[in-house]
Formats: sequence, structure tokens, C-alpha cells
Amino acid sequence: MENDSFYEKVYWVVRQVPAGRVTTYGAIAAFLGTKGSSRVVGYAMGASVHVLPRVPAHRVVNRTGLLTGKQRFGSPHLMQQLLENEGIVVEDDQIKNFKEVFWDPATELILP
DNA sequence: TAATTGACATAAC
DNA sequence: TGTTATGCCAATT
Repeated sequence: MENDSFYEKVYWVVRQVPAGRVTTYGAIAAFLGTKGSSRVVGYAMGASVHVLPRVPAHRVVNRTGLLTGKQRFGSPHLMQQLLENEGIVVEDDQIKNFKEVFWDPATELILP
């Protein structure tokens, strides 16, 4: 619906996440300036399935590296497979080398 | 319009 | 050290 809403910002950042890397809701929210809107980031991801191009929401996890919203992908195992396909080690919906694959937009993302 | 929810985060106990 | 409680911002009902 709204193309200029807070969601678009979230989608943009998530799309900048390189393959094999993951980020957290809090990192995205903080990057957008609204540190407390970490929940809204996850909410936006829930609507990302209606947005084109498809947002790699499988690269977005909570601060513990747990694949919380896997169910939103339609297939819980699909999210884990996608991450493993990108070289990310996931065990029991938990990213093992989370800190190694963690991608901080405020640090590694370069704005145009 | 107001109240509640939510794929989180942080502080306190 | 593990669990509980409160806060954050935006969207939904």
C-alpha cells in the first residue's frame, strides 16, 4: 500500500544485506533512527511477502540469532535452507556463527 | 479516538 | 545466571 512508509526503509536495508550475512531487527531499527521500533521492523517483514521485489527476510533474525519469524515464510525449513544455502550455519533455528555472519547496516552499509 | 498487538530489546529482580 | 517486567514505534482492530 504505502510506498513511502516506514516499511520501505526497512525493505531497502534488508535488500542491501549481502548473501551469506544476516542482520537483526534492532540493527535495522537503530539504523533507521528509531531504535525502539525493532518490533515494527519484524512487522514490516511480515508484510514483505506482499512486496516486490521479494525481500530476503530470511537474513533478518532477532538479536539472539534465532529464526523467530521462520513461520512467516510459509515453510519453516525453507528459511533455514536458504540461510544454509548461503553458507550460514544454522542449527535448530539458531545461527551458530551468528557473530561471524552478522551484518550491521550502520557499519558495513554505505549510503549512496 | 483509544486501546491492543507484535518475526524485539533492554533493564531489573 | 535465568526469568520476569517494562519500553519502544508503528500498525491493526
